[in-house]
Amino acid sequence: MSTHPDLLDDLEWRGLIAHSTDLDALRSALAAGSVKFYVGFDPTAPSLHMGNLVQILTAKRLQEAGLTPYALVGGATGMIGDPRDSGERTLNSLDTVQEWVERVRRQIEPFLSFEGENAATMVNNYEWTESLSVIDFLRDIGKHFPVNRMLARETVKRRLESGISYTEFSYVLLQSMDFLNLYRTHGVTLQFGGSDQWGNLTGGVDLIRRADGGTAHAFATPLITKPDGTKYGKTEGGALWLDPEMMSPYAFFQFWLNVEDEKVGELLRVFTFLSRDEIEGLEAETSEKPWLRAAQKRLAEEVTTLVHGAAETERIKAASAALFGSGDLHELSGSTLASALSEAGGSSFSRSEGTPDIVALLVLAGLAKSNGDARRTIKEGGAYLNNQRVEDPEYVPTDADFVAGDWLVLRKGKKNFAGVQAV
RNA sequence: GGCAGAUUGCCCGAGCGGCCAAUGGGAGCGGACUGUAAAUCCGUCGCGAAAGCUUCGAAGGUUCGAAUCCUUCAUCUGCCA
Repeated sequence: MSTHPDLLDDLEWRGLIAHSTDLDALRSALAAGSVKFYVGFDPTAPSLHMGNLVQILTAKRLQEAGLTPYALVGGATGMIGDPRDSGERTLNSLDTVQEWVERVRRQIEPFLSFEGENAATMVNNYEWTESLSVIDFLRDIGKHFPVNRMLARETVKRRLESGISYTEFSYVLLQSMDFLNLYRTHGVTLQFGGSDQWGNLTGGVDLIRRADGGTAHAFATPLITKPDGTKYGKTEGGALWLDPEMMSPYAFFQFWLNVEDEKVGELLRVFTFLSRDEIEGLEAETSEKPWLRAAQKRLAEEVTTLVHGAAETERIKAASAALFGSGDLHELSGSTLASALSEAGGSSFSRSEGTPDIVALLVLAGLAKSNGDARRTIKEGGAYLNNQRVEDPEYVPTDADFVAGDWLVLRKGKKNFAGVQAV
């Protein structure tokens, strides 16, 4: 299968290549024929998040351009732990790692095609490390890693002060071995990953050269940061998870919809498959008519569709329109409202126990983390029932407050909605 | 193995026997302004309606009273073997 000639130009335009080995060499390799690549995901949590999505979508771009993907889940590397700045990781049990491997695998699969000429393959590095003996590992792999060079790596240097175990220090050997193994068994010659993986990526390229005299390529995608340079993709709830159980699709959509004007262009390039013309058009619209937030709307729609599907995205859009619309909530149809509120996050109380007061409702709905927090919100003027500010902490909703029969629409601040249903 | 130092709330970081639920900054949250944006300004930021209760690595102890003193333990850092 031939490779689309503009692939690298497109990746560069999207800002997806933060570091790379010789790009011209890669360009020649792509022109010469089919290239197989791999990208790895370590199971460090039950779900992948926004940072991993960059890799998943990049893999999809490469496959669509004609390259053959090997998506690797780190059943072995996940047992060891990639060194990170925040300090030594806690080791997870084999059971935990294996469960997360399965979850991660299922999250990646929908993004790739497992059919056709350049069908994707899922691999797990546990397969080739499980039975590897320490002697073989040290002789065949370890011999190619000069410790002085390992110590010079940025991630290691930063950890030398705070401490690093031999386990994490060795991580790069495992990941490099993965690349060598895929190179030998499947002819994989390209690896990419996040820019924090750069040292591990070049480790593999070097190993292939040292061990087999082979040529391989690597590039790193950029870390998505906020305008102030800190990590992007953190919300009140923590990371921006892809798993709908860990982050509701509604909250996921809202995250993208609320992106700063300054970032929206960059995010459209990285996280959507819109064409250059479309993205540049949206950027122009953002600078001319920012109040329309056309770019943010499109971004939220595109990314949510990629991750959660078109049907779910439509439901969320309807829910957002209902909740953020200027109309009276009482005029909305019961089904529209009920589905909007269940998208936004709903909870319920039993009618037989009586209607709780506003403080209890805010806590019940998850909008306040304690009674004191709820009272504080009310005092600050941030509590709303059916879009009407509530100022009395003792207020108990009356029959007239129920919308669509049995729903109460609670809001904290400007944009945190939750529904509570009487059952 | 020896010596020295460190461990404070989400993060950084003051406090060094009572005035400490604990200065300050950041993050977060609410309000104003807007466009469900940014910047800015204001407020808030352990639990509890309150009385009060539980916090300053862990466990004990001294004291009328401890985050602050003592003992042991754990972890980390540096120096010496």
